[in-house]
Formats: sequence, C-alpha cells, structure tokens
Amino acid sequence: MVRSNTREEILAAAARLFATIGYKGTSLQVIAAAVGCSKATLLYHFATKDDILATLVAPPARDLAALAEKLDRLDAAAARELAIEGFVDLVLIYRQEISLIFHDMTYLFHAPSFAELKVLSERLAIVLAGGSTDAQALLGVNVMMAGIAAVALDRPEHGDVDLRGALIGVARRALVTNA
Amino acid sequence: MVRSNTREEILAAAARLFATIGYKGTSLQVIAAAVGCSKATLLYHFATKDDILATLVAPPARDLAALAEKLDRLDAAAARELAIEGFVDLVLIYRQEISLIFHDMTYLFHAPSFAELKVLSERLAIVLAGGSTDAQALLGVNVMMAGIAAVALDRPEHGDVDLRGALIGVARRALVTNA
DNA sequence: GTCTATAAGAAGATAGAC
DNA sequence: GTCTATCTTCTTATAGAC
Repeated sequence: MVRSNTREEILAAAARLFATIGYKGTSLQVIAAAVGCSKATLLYHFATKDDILATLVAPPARDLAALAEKLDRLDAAAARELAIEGFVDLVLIYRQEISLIFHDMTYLFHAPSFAELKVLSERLAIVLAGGSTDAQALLGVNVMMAGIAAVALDRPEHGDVDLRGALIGVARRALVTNA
Repeated sequence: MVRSNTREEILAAAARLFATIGYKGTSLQVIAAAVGCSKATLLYHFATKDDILATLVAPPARDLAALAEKLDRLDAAAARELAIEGFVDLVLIYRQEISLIFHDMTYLFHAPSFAELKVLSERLAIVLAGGSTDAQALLGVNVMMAGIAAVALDRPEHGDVDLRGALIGVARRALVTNA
C-alpha cells in the first residue's frame, strides 16, 4: 500500500496503543496491523521501537521545558497558578503521550533520554506545591498530577472546554492552599 | 534450593515486579531470578503466569467486595466517609496489587475474572461522588482514586500513620463537597 | 519440590527483491 | 517506500530426571 503520510499514521497508532496497553505490551506486529503495513515498514520509518517512543515523547517534553522556563520568571503564587493551568493544558494537548509516560514511567525513566523529563516534572511539582519541598504538600501534588494524567486518557471526545475547567478545579482543590 | 514458602516468595516478587514494570513487562525469567529459582519451579506452584496475577488480585478484590457491601447499608453521607477511609486503607494494605491493577487496567479488564472488580470499583466511585452520577463529580473521584493508587506505590517505607492521614486529606479536598 | 532440557511461538531487527 | 523471508533472542509452557 502506498501512502503519503505513513510516518504520521504509525505515530498516531503507536500513541494510542502505547497509552492504552503500555510500551512493553505493544508489539511492532500490533502497531503494523493497526496501520495496515508490515513490521519492516515500521522499521524503515523508525530505526527501532524505542525510536518511535522517543519521537512521541519529544513534543510534550519540549513544551514542558518551555513551561518550566516561564515559571522560573514568576513569584511562587503566580507560578503556581500558571503551573496548574499549564499542566492541565499539556495533559489535554498530549493526553496519549502523557498517559504513556505515566504508564511506563518506571521503564522510561531508566532510559537516559528521559532523565531530563524527570527533572522537569520534579521542578513542576515543587512549583505546584507552592515552592515548598514539604512532603505532605508534594504528596498532594503527586496525587493530583498522576490522577489527572490517568483520567485524561479516558476522555478522548470533545467538550474539552468543560473538561479543562473541571480538571483545573480538581487540581486547585487537591493542592493545599497553605498561604 | 529447598524452601518452606517458595509459593509466598514467588507471590511477593511478582507483586513487586508487576507493580513497577507491569504485567507484560515482567517475564517469568525475571521473577525466577528475583526469587532465586527456575522458571519451572514457578510453573510448578502456579499453572500459568496469569494464575500468579489472579492469585495476587484475589485478596484486594475480596476486601473491596466486603467494603462495597458495608457501604450499601449506610446513607450517602456516611457511606462516603467510610468509602474514603476504606479506599485509602485498601490502597495502603494492598499497594502493590492495586498499583498493578491500575497499571495494567486495560489489559486486565479484558479478562473475564476482572469484570467483577470493574463493577465494584465503579460502585465505589459512585459512593465517593456522594451518590451522584454527575460527570464532574465522578471526574474528581477518578482523579483522586487513580492519583492515590499511583502515589501509594512510591512510598513503601513506614510512617504509614502520617501517609494514611495525608491521603485521606487529599481525598477529602479533591472530592467536591456539594452538600 | 526443584531442576535441566527443550518445545513452539512471538519478539525486535535485518537483507534483499521489487 | 513497502514487501516477504529470515535471523536471533526471548517468551510461556512442558517433559522428565532427581
């Protein structure tokens, strides 16, 4: 079969499959079947299976880095407000990619290319905790982040305006406002 | 090597590995290495790899069923209070098992033996939403449940008294008190 | 109850035809 | 750019010795 955008179709199928059944649980065979091509075609467009994963994770990682940089230039309270909205927006834009990051975090974070991602998400967590590194505040942040990422994948339909507001609402409530 | 409790050692190693790197990501080879026995010994104690998983999930499923039955006999407000504490206690007691359930939910829920677990967790979610099936209330519940389950695994150390209180606090805050 | 050896198949990846 | 065929390694599971 001849296509103009096989590469994009592979990425779309892989994102969906990785997010739902995990990286390890998704074989090249399954991705190829979803796209309607052979395993060899997958490996013509991407050097390895890991390469597909890295390609998927790069854009959200780039946007998270940009968000972290913005946060650095704000005081704690303003940073936290932007962090909440920025995190929810990232999750909504990249819901599949972020679901897979949380799904396979243990596996992913052993890869060197994800060390940066880990550092960035820890910086975001501290900002969400209001600048504190207090264990209880960070616990609330981690519950909120993991919960929102897990939930976002289950709502791939539209009506995202409401979903955005609802997620921001949950995030605000979950975070202790100890100011 | 001769042991008195190989079966229990297998279950302990499998729980830890399934929770951290997922069911599909954990091979019998890896479990056997962790236990210090051969793959054949694993399959002497358990018929299949799936049998190990089913054995691990059975106790939390049984306790969740018991909790759901208790909740049925309370009014909405009292049920919600018990549901919050009951859920956090379940997560703390069975943190590895529950982490693996959330980790491999998509995979697991295709198996018929997990249909009951899905029904039970949905019933719990409705109680946590204060008896309502309103989409926004259920969203908060789902964020809270997934977030708490995800976070609990990362805290295998002691100090569980504080962790229990902190998780209950997050849960109460995340749930909308629209009474 | 535990082991080694092995079967049967699926995994990721490569070679080479078209 | 896509395919079929193949390689190697790893998977789950079984057979049979001890």
